[in-house]
Amino acid sequence: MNDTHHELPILPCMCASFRRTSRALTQLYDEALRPVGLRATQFTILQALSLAGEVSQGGLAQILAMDSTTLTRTLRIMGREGWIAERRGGDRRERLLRLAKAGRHQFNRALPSWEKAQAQLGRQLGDKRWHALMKLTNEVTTMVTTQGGLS
Amino acid sequence: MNDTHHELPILPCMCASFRRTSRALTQLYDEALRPVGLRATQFTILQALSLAGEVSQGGLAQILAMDSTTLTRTLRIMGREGWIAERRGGDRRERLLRLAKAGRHQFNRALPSWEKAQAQLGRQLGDKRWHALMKLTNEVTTMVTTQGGLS
DNA sequence: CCATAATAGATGTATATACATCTATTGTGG
DNA sequence: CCACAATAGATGTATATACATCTATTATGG
Repeated sequence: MNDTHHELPILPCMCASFRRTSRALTQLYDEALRPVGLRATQFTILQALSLAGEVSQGGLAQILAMDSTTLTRTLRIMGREGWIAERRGGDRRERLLRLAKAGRHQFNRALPSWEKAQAQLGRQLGDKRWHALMKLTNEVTTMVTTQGGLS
Repeated sequence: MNDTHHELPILPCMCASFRRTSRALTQLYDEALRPVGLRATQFTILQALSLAGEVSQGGLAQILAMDSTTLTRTLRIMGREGWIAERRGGDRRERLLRLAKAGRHQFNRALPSWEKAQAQLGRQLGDKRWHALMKLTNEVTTMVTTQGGLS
């Protein structure tokens, strides 16, 4: 047993605290999804498309509170795998994205692993804290993106 | 006013939810720290070193729940700026890190901007949610890093 | 003491992420 | 209709992040 098991220090910075938890969670979900050949971030995009149907790249970026140009390359990677289909919109600057058949298949294939990670975490947290966290994280995102950002 | 102001959809995935909030918060803090020439992530490292004193690279990684090899390059960047000092430990594989004088100066210079971001967010959230979030994020990190990971 | 296992970082590689800037397209005022 | 502003993405660049693998060092069993 390693004696250098320091207590996890509390970081006074909300941003640092969130980033740290995100890293921990990402490792948990990545590990769960690794056998399926997906990263947590990629699973998230498949799930978002599954829920949203057809959306523009900018629309997807807004859903994920992420810079839309970041998606250019992420989507290129997932496009290589044949998971994402796209077409030009009426506004021909837009790329309208949706799950391709292979993407829906990959998403369904990954669902059990994702649910296992969710359930494990849910058991440890309990319903109360789980729902509190879901609510609070969404409130913070809404606050920050509607006030700070340019909507 | 743009009519495509979709409500922020709730992401059912805890990992996705945390990552999204982290992105939003990072943008808020990055913007606050930009005039000082620091990124939120770099501020976090300065702050962690300020709080922890001298620590090994691995120790710092544990504090931040991050892979220790990730720090190799991040610290190299900050070392270039003269913010981080290091020396070999008794165990000569270890790099013992601490704030250099320029690092402490830069940290102090950044503190007001950081406090402004913290305060703005704190006002919007209110004490109750602020403290709930701090507590919950730390609990999740502890859970995930002690159970899932290899401590 | 020595062979071998374990550990701390360094390096190669891939993805995630944002911002500044550029291009193509669309909207708008005259 | 046309000049010009605004918008959607694409591209260049820099950092953040993890994992697999490698090297140097330390610990350990015999």
